[in-house]
Amino acid sequence: MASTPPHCSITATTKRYQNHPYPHNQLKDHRQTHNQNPHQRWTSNQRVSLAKPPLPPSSRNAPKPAATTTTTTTQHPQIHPTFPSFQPPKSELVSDFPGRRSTRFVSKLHFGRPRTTMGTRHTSVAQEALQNVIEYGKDERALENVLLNFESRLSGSDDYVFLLRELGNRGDCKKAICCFEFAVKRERKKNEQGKLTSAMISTLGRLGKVEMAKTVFEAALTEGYGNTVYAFSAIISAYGRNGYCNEAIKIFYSMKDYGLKPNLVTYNAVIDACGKGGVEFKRVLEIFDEMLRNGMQPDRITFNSLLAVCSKGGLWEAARSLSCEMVNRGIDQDIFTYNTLLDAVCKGGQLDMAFEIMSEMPAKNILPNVVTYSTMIDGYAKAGRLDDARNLFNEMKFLGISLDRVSYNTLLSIYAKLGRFEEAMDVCREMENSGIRKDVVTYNALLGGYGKQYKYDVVRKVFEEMKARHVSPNLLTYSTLIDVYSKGGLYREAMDVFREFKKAGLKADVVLYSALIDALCKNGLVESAVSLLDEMTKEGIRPNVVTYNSIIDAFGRPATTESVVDDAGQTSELQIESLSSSAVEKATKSLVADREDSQIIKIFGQLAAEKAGQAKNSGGQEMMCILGVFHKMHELEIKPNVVTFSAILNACSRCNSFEEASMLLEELRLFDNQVYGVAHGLLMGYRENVWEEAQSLFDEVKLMDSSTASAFYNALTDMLWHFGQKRGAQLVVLEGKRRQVWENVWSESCLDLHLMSSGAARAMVHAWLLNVRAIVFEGHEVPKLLSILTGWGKHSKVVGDSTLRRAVEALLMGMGAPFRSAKCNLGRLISTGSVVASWLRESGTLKVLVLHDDRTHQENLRFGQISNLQMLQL
DNA sequence: AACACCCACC
Repeated sequence: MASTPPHCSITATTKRYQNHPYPHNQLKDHRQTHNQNPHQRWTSNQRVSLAKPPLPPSSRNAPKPAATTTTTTTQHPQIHPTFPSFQPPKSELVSDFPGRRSTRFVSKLHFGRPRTTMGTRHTSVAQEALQNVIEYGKDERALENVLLNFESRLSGSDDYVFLLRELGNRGDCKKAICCFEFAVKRERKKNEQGKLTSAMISTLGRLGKVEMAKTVFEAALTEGYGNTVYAFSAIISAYGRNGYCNEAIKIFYSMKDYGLKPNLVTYNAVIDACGKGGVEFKRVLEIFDEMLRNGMQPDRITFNSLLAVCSKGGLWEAARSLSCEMVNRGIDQDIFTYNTLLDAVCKGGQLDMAFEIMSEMPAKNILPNVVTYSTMIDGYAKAGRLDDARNLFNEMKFLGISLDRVSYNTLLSIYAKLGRFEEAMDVCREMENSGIRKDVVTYNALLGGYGKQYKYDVVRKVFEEMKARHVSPNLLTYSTLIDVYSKGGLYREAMDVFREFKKAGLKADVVLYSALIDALCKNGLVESAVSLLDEMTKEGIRPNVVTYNSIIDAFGRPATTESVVDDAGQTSELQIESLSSSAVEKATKSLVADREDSQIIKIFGQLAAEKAGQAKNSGGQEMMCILGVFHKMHELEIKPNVVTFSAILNACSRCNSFEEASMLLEELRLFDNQVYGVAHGLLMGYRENVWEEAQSLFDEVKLMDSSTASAFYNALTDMLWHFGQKRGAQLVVLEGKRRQVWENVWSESCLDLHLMSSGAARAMVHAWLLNVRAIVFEGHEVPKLLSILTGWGKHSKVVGDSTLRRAVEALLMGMGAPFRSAKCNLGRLISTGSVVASWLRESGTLKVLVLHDDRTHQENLRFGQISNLQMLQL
């Protein structure tokens, strides 16, 4: 039952992470984490099972919405993730949200919710002073005059704290600093100066002025009033909320050198900083343990912050344990607790459980709010369950919960990712109609969405609009642009964006480098990618598993020569031609002063040159290179995940020899014995012995999101098919089909292969045709029309260019199967039932349909016979 | 003096 989570104490959680149940299994959280120590999620057999289906919304003390929106929620996985009525018609949308303001503070600035100054101990004179400062304090002189006028009537540091906080809430950093300096200069008592300092640091932290906060903090230390636990807590928090987690931790540990003992707030601040910085849960628990050892009583905020750590890493089991522990300790849970817990459970992919938890909230007297709904809607959308997302959206509207900045951005990013730009624009319009301006998140989502659909003209326009409206691009903006441009082969644009990025004074991070490395890899330039990997390491940026996965996945990939058609109908080949070698040189020279820049600019130039048709290095060198990459990965202790394993298997499929593949499989063995055991066993034909192990592996893969899971099945099958283990490949795809890895692959009349790799698709074609044959031989009716869908290759960069289609066509032709391309749809191969039936009745057909392994072992004979028999009975 | 949801890389 969901109400009885597996571990109800912190110690149990800690222990689990030390002695996890699968010592040989290294299947890791496949999702990206942006931190330096990517979290691992040990998949577990101790999941909380959901015996009863989730409650429909009507059971949550909520008025029942229109009948059509309530009944189907979350009971079954969505087979066709469509969003048919998620977006109401424009007029309806507008009437649903007639310009209501969000109930939450709309953060147009870079700080979060403003600190409320209600209930502080300021006097009414302070109120008046504030008005005057705002109105007349135009410059430093004028401001000082205003303060001088009020000086005698303001009563002590409380009033000044109020002033600088209020000015901070208005985003007026300069005036706040002036007030602070004015007050500190006149204050004699050290502890009062300390109070002012803490308030100033905290305000600056909220404003994103972390450098200034640091300056104030250090000055206060030098002047002798800064060494208070309050000032330290404030600077830890300021660092934490601005992404300087390591600095926060450093300051925290330095406290004892100043003779200070962290208090509850300090611990809470550092744990919160860890959450924001993506520190591993295990490490944060060490801090938590220390806190307990020092006799501190953790409170609601401590637990909420710990929950946030879990949410970053999708550690839903640990999050549930924490929630239990709160109950055990008698700590009240609030809406923050629930929202953070829900986020952890959603990010852990347990949407049904999240829904159940949300359903229990009203009974606990905590009503879901706009954050709860955005969390769940985002969770459902990321899991591909768009109908469930839409149901919750409707429910939220029905309950009269207004959308806020984040929930608009959530919706927008769903549509932008799906390429449904009409609807995305409707969301934008509605957002602005309700008085919420598009912010950097909105623009980043739009840029990424349009970029991924190769709509570069729109990307350019959106980027211009963003700047015209004074929304400052951030690291994500540049990262997105560089990624989409360089993946699309628009290297000059990528280079321009990179220059602008440097001009903005931002520092490249692991994601930006990984995007560049991936672009190189996608173009077959593995060795350049490796040199950029070295470069980033030298810059002090630690690569993560994603960086390595890109490179491993690129092994043996030929340089792509296909061009990208953008929405203006121009191909990127034209772009590349226009980028003459002298232009590359010029660009390189202009930035030669900065080693890092010139390296990246050179890489862009190299990409362009490579596109022009240079040969890439020989395979032997590439193998040495890739083995070096594995070596570094071990050295840096980068933990592989399931995507790494898929990448290794894909690399094997591109090896020309068994020997080469063995070297890669050896690397797989070093990473994960179980995955290796299954892949190697099936490859060598030890089928019977490995199948049980394979089942437990598949159980774990099934816990991943659908595209990660299908990628693994695709990779494993391709590798087996490539090395002649076609029967083994077929067993894997049939297992995948049984487990619904590919949604809706198979019906009597239609085989949909569009999500499959070429090996998987071919193994599946054999199985499906054997199934049709069984229908024929049992004397049942065969559908009038049979079709095999391979897709148009819309996942490929060039519309209509589908390697999958070609592979399947060649396979069918080789077997003499009577399928032809449908005239109106290149991705569909069709035939009539009667023609296929008579072909299947031919004497030679069975022989070409039944697959065999090149390598089999005696022990498999019985197993093989049984399986073949089963095949015929399908 | 401290807490939740949205945007980038395989």
